[in-house]
Amino acid sequence: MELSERKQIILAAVVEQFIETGEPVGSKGLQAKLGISVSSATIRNEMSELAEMGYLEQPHTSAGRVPSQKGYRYYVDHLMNRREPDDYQRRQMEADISAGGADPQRLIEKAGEVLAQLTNCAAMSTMPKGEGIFIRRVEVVPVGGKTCMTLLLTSAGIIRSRVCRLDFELTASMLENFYNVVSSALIGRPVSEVGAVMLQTLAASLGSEALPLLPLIAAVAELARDADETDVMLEGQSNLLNHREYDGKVYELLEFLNKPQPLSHLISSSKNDLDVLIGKESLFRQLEDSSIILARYNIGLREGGAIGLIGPTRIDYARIIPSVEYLTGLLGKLLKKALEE
Amino acid sequence: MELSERKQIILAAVVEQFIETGEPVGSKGLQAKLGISVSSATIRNEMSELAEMGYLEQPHTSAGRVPSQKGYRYYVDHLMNRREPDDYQRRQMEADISAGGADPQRLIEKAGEVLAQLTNCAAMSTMPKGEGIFIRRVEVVPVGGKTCMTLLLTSAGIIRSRVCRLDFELTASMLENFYNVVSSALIGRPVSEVGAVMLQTLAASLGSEALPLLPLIAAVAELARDADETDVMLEGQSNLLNHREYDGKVYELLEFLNKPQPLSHLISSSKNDLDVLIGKESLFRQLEDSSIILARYNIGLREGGAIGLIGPTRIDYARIIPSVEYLTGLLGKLLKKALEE
DNA sequence: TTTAGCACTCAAACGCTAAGAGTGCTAACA
DNA sequence: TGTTAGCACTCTTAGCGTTTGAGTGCTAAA
Repeated sequence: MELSERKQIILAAVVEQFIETGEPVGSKGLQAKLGISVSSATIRNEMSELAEMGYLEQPHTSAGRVPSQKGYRYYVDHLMNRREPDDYQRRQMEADISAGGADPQRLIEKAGEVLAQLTNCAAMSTMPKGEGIFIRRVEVVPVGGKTCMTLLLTSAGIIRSRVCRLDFELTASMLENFYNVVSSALIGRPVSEVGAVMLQTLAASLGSEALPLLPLIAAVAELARDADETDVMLEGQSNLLNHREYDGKVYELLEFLNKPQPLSHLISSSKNDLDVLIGKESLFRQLEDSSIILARYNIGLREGGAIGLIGPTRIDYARIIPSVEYLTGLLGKLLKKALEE
Repeated sequence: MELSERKQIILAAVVEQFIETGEPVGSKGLQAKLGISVSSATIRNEMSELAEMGYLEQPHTSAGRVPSQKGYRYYVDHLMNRREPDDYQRRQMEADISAGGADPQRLIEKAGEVLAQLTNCAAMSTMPKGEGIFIRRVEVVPVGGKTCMTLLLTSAGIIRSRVCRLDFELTASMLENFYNVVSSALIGRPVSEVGAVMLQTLAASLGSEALPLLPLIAAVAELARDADETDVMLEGQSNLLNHREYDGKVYELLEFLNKPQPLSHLISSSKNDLDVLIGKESLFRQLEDSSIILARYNIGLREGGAIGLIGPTRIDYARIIPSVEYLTGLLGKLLKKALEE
């Protein structure tokens, strides 16, 4: 798929102009924009060919051209002139993220907020996930009578808790027994390993006392499963209302974003450091007018989670992609400091 | 402010008709709706008087009448014919709320979801708050090196956690010392009491070891403050997009709802079992086209939190108010079961 | 290969008219 | 005195033809 140099220049200009104004761009306007010494008719011919090749589209006969999905793709892959965030912006990001203190959950949430605000789009972020996350602590706190609360703390700083009801009152010795077994069996183990098999072993080593404590074991298992789930935090949804390309379609999109499964599927299905999904590339009908920029962060050498954003396909890729990349680095650095120092 | 019986009937009919259709209602339509044997001209006269008295408004000369804020108020206070949820709906609500298990946080969140879905509006809910909530447990978990994680668990089942960094490595004996002092000083105390004074006492009883542990103490204090804060969970924001009265104004409203302070202020400023704020009654400019229905739930005899909803002033008060009331009772019952059995 | 010129297309804006819903007033009526 | 029929008047909304203007595609000449 080779494009002549002039075609590349023109395609880039169309994409950038359209991103800037949101209006279809015509040959005359382009001629003015480009310093290039070539007539509008020539540009017209080139654009016509680009349209034939599928890089540009026409809303209707007498309108200008608009980049197609393929056009955006080519732009992002080959033409885009990255605009890195400057020193001031970097410092600003760091300050905003750190504002909530060193708590990991907070940091990640803040990163999403910053991204949303930076881009005027919806942003998402997930907690760290994967093999490197292990169980740091399990607690059972009686809260009166037959009820108790189970807590699970992971090495990523995730806390999960659940109320659990038993058929009897928990005695101190039972609790101790449970602690000993659970601690030796679970602590230090990767969260993702806590499955049905491990729980059977656990129940076995609890011996005769296993049966009554089963609800507790089940609760811990649920907590582990919960902690292992990628749950996606969403920020700045209302920003999407500002984009006129979504007029009348916002509701459908927001409904879609508020279901947890599709987003988390999207996130876990991409393993690259940075992914840009344009329009239908995401394979979700509800996102066919949207682009997604998704980046993973690492904590030290360990794999972390992801942050990303969702906006109209007409998005300022050249500015935003570098910012997202910078943010992942920053977030990884701050998380490492918070968790491992 | 006495209204003749006929005026009352007419006002109620106008309100109900407008709530149903969203169109300004005219004298002729009303005549058909009411079985009443009276001509449209008479109705016209009555409506004209109601308009003069401030209960109705006219969008423009040649349109029908629309209830004013005062009109809604009178309707809700005197005319409304409550429609209680039937058995099926009650069972449905109970099933939906309980679906997530017995965890208090979950229950409350679910109650919000149910409310949002039930009303096609945005719903909010808050955790229990007040004097009755005390500290159940404080934990410090070393997570490697000089970093540790502080946990605070309240009697309402709220968990707060934060990462805390020290200037040195925590030894077992220091930890034990800290535990002993903190446990005896804080556990069983109301969350709201943990202020600066108490912390000074605490620091004093830690003796010579106080200074290096100060960050820990501060962290616990922060957690307590955090747990005492009414933080508002919001559900079903996108439902608001379905109401045409918000066309073009949704963004402002959503922005407003996503700031935590105003909502929590709204909630804490009303202490009744049930509050209905219509239009400007809420005193927030951003809510002048909205109504708020806010209800408190109790856990047993103790005061709990609140659930509520935000929607256009044109809302089906007669159906929704009873549902909200039923929901608070239900939620209180389920929470009590989860926390105190 | 490039460019100027020109006819052609189509959406958006504009102005006008007609329709329809609803009011307010007046005068008659019970 | 309260109620009603009748009617003129108001104002919005929808529909329709026209105009405008941006932009294209084609052709012929440089």
